[in-house]
Amino acid sequence: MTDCFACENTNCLIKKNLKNPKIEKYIVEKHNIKCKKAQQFIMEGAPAHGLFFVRKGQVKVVKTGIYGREQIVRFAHDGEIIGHRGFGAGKNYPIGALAIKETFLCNFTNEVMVKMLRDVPELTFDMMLFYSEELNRSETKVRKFAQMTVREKVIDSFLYINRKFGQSEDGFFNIQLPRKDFADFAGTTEEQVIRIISSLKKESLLKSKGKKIGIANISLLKKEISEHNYFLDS
Amino acid sequence: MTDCFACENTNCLIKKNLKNPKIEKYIVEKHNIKCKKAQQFIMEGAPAHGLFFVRKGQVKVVKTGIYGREQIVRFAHDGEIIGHRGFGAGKNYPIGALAIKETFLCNFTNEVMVKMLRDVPELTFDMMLFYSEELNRSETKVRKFAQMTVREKVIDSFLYINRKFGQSEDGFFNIQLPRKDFADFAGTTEEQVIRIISSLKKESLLKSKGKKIGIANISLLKKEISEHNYFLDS
DNA sequence: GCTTAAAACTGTCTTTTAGCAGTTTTGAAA
DNA sequence: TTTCAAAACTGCTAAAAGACAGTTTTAAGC
Repeated sequence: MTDCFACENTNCLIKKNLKNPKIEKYIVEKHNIKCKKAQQFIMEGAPAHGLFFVRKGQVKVVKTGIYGREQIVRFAHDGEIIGHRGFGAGKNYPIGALAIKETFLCNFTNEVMVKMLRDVPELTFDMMLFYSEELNRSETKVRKFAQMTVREKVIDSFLYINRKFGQSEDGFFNIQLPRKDFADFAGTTEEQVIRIISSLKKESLLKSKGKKIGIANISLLKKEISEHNYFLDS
Repeated sequence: MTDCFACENTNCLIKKNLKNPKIEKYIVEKHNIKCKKAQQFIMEGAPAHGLFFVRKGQVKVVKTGIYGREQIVRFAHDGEIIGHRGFGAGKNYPIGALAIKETFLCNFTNEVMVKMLRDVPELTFDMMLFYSEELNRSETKVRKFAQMTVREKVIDSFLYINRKFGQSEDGFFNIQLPRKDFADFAGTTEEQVIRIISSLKKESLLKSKGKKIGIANISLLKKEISEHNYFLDS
């Protein structure tokens, strides 16, 4: 079993609370899971069997929407929590989750998790703040979806991907996503994404080569949406 | 000062935790506030000075959006929390809040609130679950905004208002909102809301008289959006 | 019961976006 | 290197939604 003490994900809430000796008897209950590329490890609607932490990898969180359309709720990578909403309210996961590339996960069952939270209030407090931040992000996203044009939403998605995963030296994102995924994340169609990519290329704000996409001029791209959107930060 | 022990809001998280004697020294620090109709008690962007609970009344939570458009984030009434996002992440309120009619509020400063949470882990746990549910609702709303038509979003808003505030004997909602507010909540324009109201009246799904709106046929109205939206519940 | 400003409503026009039907390109596997 | 299915792309059309300019109705105060 992987050792939390040796783990490098300092943003992980478990890692942050390791100094508390009470936590030790719970982390030995942790399960390690390895997912291949494209493998789904949370099924939407299935009974919740606990919380996942991404030890290393890339994950997308999806939700089946209206007319069977897929909505990508968020992306996650090292140290982040997945499946935190199968917790509390319902007994079933409201979302699905799948690995974008080979991913290593840590899993705690709901029982272990609840016991741990009851026993380590600092962890509960951190979890509460985590939810609070997620809520912030989500409500900002509601506003974006309610008010941005498709072009703005797509640009915003690129900026999000860039903030989250960054670009490598060749100037392309450190994550490979098909156009359809950008559409499902931005809340539009594949065709619109394609059209917007090509017009952004013409304006030298974006670069792309095959599947790969990268930002060519970040400040100008930000300006495209910041003109009228002063404080959108999620 | 109003007495939490005499309060009837059983859904209030403070009320739920009154059995814990540790909480008593914090609830004496509570402030009572009375708001007139249309009075704003949280300013968007202002430094957060604590958490509010609605003791009695009706509140709308708003956020200034793109091009100065207003987005109504949610409505709240007796027992509900307001301003919980000035907590944790930022020091400023990301939202504004104002009374729809005369409203009585309970207010705890951030310092008192944090001390209370540190001292009463059960309250922190409840707060965590509260945030989790809010997150659920918010993410469902993202999906709605991404995928529903304007007509569906407006109908969905009426159903939400009905679930939350109900109708009185005369068959109209127990809350009076101008068309503009429905538009700001549903993420569309006033004109669209008006058009949709009038077509829903023709179809005998809705009734309205002046400002007042009510649902005439709830099951048929639900059917209008449930056809393709199996599990939208927020 | 008048008066009047605000809110509700209506018709028309324009823009935006989605959907469809195809063609071209890409990149992985034989 | 060739093959071929999937992904990316393009042009066209229809539908949805927003914006504008006005008219009508409402309800609150005199």
